Amino acid sequence: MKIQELAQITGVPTKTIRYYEETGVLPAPRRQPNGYREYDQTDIDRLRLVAGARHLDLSLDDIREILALRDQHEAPCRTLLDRIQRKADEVAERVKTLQKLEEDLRRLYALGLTFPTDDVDGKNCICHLVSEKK
Amino acid sequence: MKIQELAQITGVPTKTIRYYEETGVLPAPRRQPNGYREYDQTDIDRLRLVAGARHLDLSLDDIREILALRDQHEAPCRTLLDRIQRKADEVAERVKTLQKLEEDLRRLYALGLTFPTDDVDGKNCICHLVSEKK
DNA sequence: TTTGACTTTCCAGTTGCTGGAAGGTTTATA
DNA sequence: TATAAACCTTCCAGCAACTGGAAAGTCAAA
Repeated sequence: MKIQELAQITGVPTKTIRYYEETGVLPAPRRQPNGYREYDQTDIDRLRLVAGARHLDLSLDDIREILALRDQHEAPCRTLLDRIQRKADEVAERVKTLQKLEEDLRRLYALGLTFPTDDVDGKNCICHLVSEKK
Repeated sequence: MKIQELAQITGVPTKTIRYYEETGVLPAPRRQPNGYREYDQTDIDRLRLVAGARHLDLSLDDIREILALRDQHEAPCRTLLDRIQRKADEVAERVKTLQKLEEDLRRLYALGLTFPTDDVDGKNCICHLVSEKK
């Protein structure tokens, strides 16, 4: 099958498929006589794994590593589970940070509402609230 | 004062200060006879506002706009408040997405633990769980 | 005088794509 | 048969907000 069909089956844009090839996530496929890329079921499976792992926000580096294991006929399960757990921890951390950020933003907004919105140089400008002080 | 001092006062690396200048967030400062950048209190104030806004994860585009208002002696309060509110909403959205992602990751991890970690081609490999199916 | 801590500019890399140009191929239709 | 639409190819550039490093100039102290 040609690249567009692979793209439709997997939901991954052709641009991205070529990019994955270029960066070693996918192997260079066979070419048709006219130079077009030719894919098969193996490529579908591999790309699905990549897309699934990306959906879990694993990095392409992680994915390359996992695929390399698989290509050496070693089960990447342990590594994959490790990455999943690590990613979950990262995400949890990020959520905490963002929740704190949202809180800050809401608080600042509420405080800003109590200010006049037309005095630039006065102490009442919200800029003073935003300026970081160490 | 020289760039390093400004960096220490504001906590913004010299690299970043030059970058802000290059991208129009900060104006080009006066130069000492030897070509070194020369900063004063105005620059401290401005950079503090930038750093504060960045701390709230506002984009440099937003910040440029806010500073432009201030430079025209208009109070950027209204605009700034708008951006803060919008950003808060964005962050809330992002938190939701990430919480769902973490949930997925934890669930997948738990499920993966029940699998053997050594059969590559068998149906039991966690890869099957990760592969996206449409 | 030489060492070390500054400063300057410029270029490249980060992450994971995405858009577009310029050109070749294939397929469908008029 | 002409031609237009829809593919395909490669290559280059851009996104956001920096960060690192090279090469070279400046300055203060020992």
